Amino acid sequence: MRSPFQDLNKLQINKLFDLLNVHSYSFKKYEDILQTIKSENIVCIVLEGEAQISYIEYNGNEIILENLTKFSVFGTNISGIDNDDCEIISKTDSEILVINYNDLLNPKNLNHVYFNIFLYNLFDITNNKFRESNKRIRILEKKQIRDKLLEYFDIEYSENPSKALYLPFSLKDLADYIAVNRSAMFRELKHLKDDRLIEIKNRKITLLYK
Amino acid sequence: MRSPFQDLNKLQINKLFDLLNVHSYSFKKYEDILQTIKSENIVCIVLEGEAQISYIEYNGNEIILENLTKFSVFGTNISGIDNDDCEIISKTDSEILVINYNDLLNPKNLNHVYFNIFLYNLFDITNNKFRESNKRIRILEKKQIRDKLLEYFDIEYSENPSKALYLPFSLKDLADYIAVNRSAMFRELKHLKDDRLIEIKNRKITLLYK
DNA sequence: TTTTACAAGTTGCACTTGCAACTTTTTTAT
DNA sequence: ATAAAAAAGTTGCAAGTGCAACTTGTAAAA
Repeated sequence: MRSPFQDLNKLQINKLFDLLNVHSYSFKKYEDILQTIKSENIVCIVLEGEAQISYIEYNGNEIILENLTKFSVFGTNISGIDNDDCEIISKTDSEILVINYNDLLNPKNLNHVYFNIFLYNLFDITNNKFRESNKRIRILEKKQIRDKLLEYFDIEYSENPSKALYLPFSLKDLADYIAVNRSAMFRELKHLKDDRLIEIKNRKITLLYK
Repeated sequence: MRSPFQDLNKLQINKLFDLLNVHSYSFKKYEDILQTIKSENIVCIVLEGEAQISYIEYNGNEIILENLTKFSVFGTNISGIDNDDCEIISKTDSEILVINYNDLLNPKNLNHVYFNIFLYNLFDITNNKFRESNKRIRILEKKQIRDKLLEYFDIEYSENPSKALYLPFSLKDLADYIAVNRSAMFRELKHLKDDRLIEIKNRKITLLYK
């Protein structure tokens, strides 16, 4: 993933911050970021440290929406923090930059090279995030766990055409990603195994039908 | 939704087309657009006419992904046409502009005002589309139809806080949007009605619990 | 090493959902 | 105005899924 400041030098970055009337906030480990920065329509960038966007379902379940690291971009338009009951917790000491979306979309900015470079970086970043969203929707649209799994495998395969698929996360997290119950998913993985469509060993899934 | 050409005059638009090495294609009613324009990584704009992005599930179900009208923006990064089995059908005679994404992300473009304005428009358009995607994900993540419906109502309510909610589409389309079986959804709407949480009359849903 | 925590694997059961096959109502086209 | 098509409304049933409550395995902390 591109950095929002790619191809910008320190001087340009400072000019950019002036132009966009940005605010920077410091947070301690475990501090709630959103509480401080919450505002109508914002774009944020992690300048230092790490954080996590999550929310608590009415039943007490915690859903992790996104892990943020240095130069991660998030915000009301750019990620799922339009949800009222979501929170952003600083995982380490951190520094977060906040830009007002309407300040960003001020036509006067276009007179400045450094702004145009910045916008261009943001454009690529959001496009990539958007593509990830659409990928997930294609999975979530499927009505049955089996179809969700097969769709997930297909998408991974189309990005890396190998029979061997290494999960980038735990099975528990896969269940969250495809939004189904963990044991129900596991049962379905077993059925796929029984039908000789896949083999599964730790985080390596072999697609026998490819 | 913003037009990708907002704040650009005809001369600037022509210069932009030269700069980005765009190609424009004409289609007759019912013609398959994707077949012609398909390429690795593209951004497309409807210049004239209407079209529809859809795909056929393995079971024969047709899923409509998006309806395109004049100045709609779509593409591999910008919408769900990374799916191999999807098709784009021209609903009227139409004209489609195709831009190579890598041509778009050529740093040399940044020297031209008209390009920067264009990028700025695209940025806003994709952000809005991205936000819509995330909205839908929040619904699809819910495991039960009842919860999906309540999430849908909540989101609509947060955008327009009125007890009266007017569906922008048919119940059938709502079922597709929240990705559940139509009759099962209807059954659940009836349960919500029985529980006196909602009233429903044609496309008007009254949220009694708000 | 031992303890503790968390992920993986397993199962029964109740409930939810998808699906097929209808009827009825509404909308669109001739 | 009539016919045709599409959407809305209804129901029974089989299959799928969520959930709770476990056991087993594995990795991290004391």
